Amino acid sequence: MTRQHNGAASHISRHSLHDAIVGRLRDLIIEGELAQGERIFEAPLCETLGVSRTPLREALRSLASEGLVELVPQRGARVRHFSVKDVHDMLVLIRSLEELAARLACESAGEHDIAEVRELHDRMMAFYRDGNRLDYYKTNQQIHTAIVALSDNEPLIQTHASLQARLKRIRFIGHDGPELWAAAIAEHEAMMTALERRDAQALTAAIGEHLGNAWERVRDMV
Amino acid sequence: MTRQHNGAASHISRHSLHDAIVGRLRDLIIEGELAQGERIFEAPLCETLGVSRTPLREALRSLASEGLVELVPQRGARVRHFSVKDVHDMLVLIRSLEELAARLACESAGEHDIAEVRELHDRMMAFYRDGNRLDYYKTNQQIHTAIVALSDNEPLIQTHASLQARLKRIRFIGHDGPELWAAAIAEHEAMMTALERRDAQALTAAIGEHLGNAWERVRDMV
DNA sequence: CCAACGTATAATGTATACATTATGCATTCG
DNA sequence: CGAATGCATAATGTATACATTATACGTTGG
Repeated sequence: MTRQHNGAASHISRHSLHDAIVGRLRDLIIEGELAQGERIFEAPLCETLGVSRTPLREALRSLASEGLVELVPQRGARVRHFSVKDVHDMLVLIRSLEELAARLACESAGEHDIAEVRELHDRMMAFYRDGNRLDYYKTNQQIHTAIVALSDNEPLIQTHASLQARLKRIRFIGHDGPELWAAAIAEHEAMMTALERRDAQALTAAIGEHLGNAWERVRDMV
Repeated sequence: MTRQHNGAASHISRHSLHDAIVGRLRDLIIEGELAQGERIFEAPLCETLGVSRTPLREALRSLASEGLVELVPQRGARVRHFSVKDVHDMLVLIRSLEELAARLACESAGEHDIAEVRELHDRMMAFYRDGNRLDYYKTNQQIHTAIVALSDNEPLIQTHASLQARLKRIRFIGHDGPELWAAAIAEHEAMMTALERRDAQALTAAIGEHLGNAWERVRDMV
């Protein structure tokens, strides 16, 4: 008989246990179930996740490289604690990365790709009008990721994603007041029109301002 | 009374086997002993390094997160292969990172720190005059790392280090002709004077040009 | 002769057992 | 009574054994 997975891509993800654990732990950290600075004991977590220590430890190594976990030799793992300065520095870096991505995107992005970002933007606006905070937030993140993806620069995309992941937890907590929320919407509008005109100068400025303000939005939550 | 590990750093590195393996493998890859795209079999490597599979596998996870190793589920590890585009994209990103670092460094770096970079620069010049290629190259790298360190932005420093590590192998192969070598020296001179004048504009421009040219220097070696 | 299947082998993935190191508590000495 | 020390406990680090999956090769049927 033919193998279970034939030509048509049925299920690509031959669910790797490693990735599953990494994903699960990442969620636990982002949702705050594992608090900042909290010690991570292997044995109880193994019990909870139903896996043995070996794959769990490998997952912790991965998360440590991602910067979400701190691994001290002979002293185990901790959920990494981010200081106010850490968050600020990450935002400064992300801003620079997205500005670079903006320049590259205006050069290399195809019409179709830009249209997809527009679609995300419109969807986000709909969530905004409906007052759907969670989906608004998620789509917002997706837009930033999508613009970076337009740069067609894999190392840049990876680096950005890693930093974005570290900040997710902070942003998850941050419940911006409605006034800041509205400002962010306006900034996104500016980004969108600049992108569609492929105006690198304007797009870079818009993203720069947007992420500069992002610091104001989250600085009090850290 | 006073803790055993007081201000003076006695012996920080309680030599972690993990870090030792990671370092060793990194060297093997950089020096080309493990070729690009080459399959990494765990068992023989364990024999060679004299360790068991467990810590070796954890080390491979770390290197995978660093981007030096490619890990495919159920199909093992490979030394990651970098295409011409990959190298180009990494240089574009590194350039942007160092430009950012340059701006931050001009704001926050102390006189003493800048003096240390000057010292590195002078030492590099000495190696250049002596025709000591290897130490010249190493010191060159150290200068770039040192300037980024002046930014006082930990995420930036980490990101830069990771990318720098991935490129080390390429640069290790690249034996620039003397004419390009001389040009690099001149560019470094410009960087140094700009840094000492804390002229962010000039430093950014110098670094940008330097890394733009870096692409020309390595593009044929990939 | 070619193609497809099945089996043997070897590699990776996971679990468990063992070794080493850190940590907390009780005890004892100053 | 306080501080230091030693032991018990528990955690991490490492090795090994077992399970699963991929791969290569020989075989067989068309």
